[in-house]
Amino acid sequence: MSLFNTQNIRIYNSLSGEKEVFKPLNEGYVGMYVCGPTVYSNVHLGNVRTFMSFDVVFRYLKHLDYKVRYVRNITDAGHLENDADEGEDRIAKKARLESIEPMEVVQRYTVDFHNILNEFNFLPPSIEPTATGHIIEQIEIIKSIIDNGFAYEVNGSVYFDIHKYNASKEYGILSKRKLEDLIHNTRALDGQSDKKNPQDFALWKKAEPQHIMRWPSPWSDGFPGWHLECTAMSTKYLGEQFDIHGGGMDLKFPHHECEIAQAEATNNKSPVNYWMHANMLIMNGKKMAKSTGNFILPNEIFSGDNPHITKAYLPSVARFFMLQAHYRSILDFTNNGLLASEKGFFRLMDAINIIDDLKISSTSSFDVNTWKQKCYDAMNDDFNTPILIATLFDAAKFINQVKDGSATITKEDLELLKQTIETFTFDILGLVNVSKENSGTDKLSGAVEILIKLRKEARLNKNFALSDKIRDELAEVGIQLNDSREGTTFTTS
RNA sequence: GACAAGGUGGCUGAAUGGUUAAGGCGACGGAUUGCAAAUCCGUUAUCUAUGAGUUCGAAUCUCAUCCUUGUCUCCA
Repeated sequence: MSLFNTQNIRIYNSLSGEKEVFKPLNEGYVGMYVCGPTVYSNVHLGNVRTFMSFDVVFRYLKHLDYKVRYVRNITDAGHLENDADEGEDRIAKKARLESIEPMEVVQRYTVDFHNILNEFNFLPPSIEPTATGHIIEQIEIIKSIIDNGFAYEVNGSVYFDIHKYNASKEYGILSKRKLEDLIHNTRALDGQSDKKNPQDFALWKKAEPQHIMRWPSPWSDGFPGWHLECTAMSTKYLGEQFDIHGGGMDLKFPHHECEIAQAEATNNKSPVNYWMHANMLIMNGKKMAKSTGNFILPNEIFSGDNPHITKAYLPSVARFFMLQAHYRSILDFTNNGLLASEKGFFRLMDAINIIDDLKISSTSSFDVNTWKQKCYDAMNDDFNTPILIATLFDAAKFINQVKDGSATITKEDLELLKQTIETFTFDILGLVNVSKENSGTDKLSGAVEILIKLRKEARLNKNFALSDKIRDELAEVGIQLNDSREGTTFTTS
């Protein structure tokens, strides 16, 4: 019997606005698509948060014995710079600025993206397709949409006819917008003569002579529109209908709305059963933006090289910090929050790392099976990682009590506790175990051990002036001595 | 301006109709220590932006007001 038979997941579906029991189209199999990054610059930390949320979803579904195909694309063709102007694409623009080939930009930032995600201990998706590798598929979809009467060609470009679509379908079904409101709110655009209506969006754009990224098509040498790649790649690898589609809240409109319209216009089917949207990351209570300086790059968290943070943080600490908030809540990225999470993270790790040293008793004062189900309940409830972490701390407290002698545990329960806490902490949350102690190099450890020995002798001789001098001066260079009954260890900061 | 999500303790962040509103950090008290730090244990919101309403009962539903974030235009 597979685990998914005993655990019922409920997912908040953006389409319905409610939590729904998750039932995949094919029992035992899950198809999941997440909109990946546009690789024209370093990956945005908020984007990392979104992908982290879905990394945990992926990990949990796999843990429940589902066979998951997780597709996360790389957008290497660039979205249109501005739908209203010549349709310059972000990657081509960046390439010209830096005088390099477009694919060089793509290569550089794809590598950066993968490096950052590796640091954060992400699982690679099952398929990571690129937009430029699926131009043919995108052209085929455009043909179908034209054949079905929902798109029109003007001067070598093809546009999706929103008004025609809305006559028989519902444009705005995901973002709860009404076409009338959109019309009312659309500003007058100048030089916008090709489209029948301002709400229409491009499926294919004819390339200007100077445009570097271009492909032949029945309509012109050009490039695909901004929303098409996700429809093409999700359909190709997951089918006309699949289970979960995820992305950042900012993509809900128009990107995901257009994906639905494109798929409906092609296959006359709603493409996705469960739409999931991760909320935004802000910093110090404000929007994170390069232009205001309220900004941090992911690798600056690891190096500490950013004015908004006071020290370097382990990737797992940052990961723990983000998972302490629910994916549908706005998360405020602050140095104080990181500091608090760092302490909590090490507290959890310390508890896990002493499990093997615990004394076994003939009875348990803790109901491990009930606690284990609480862990599942947390994740089953729309992947509620903050509740899961709180539950893990229940176990951490119990572990410390056993160590203290104020609680007891049997051999069998200890086995179950250890296995469960490690599964949820490392396999599902994707945290990486670390021991704070003896984190220095071998040579440093040897040198500090000598000082610890000297200090111990001084203390035995009640030469506290000397012992405190050793302790304080080590602290000044960032080496913290930790006394306990068992002896003295040290940590470096 | 329109639409969407949200405003919970010193900070962070869960809980969406029903006993004492999770957890982490901090603070305070205790254990430990020669004294500290580290570690461990315990305590810590008569109350959920503001005002009104629905209900036997609301943080949770409704309305209004204020504020924040997002989208509507490139931005994760």
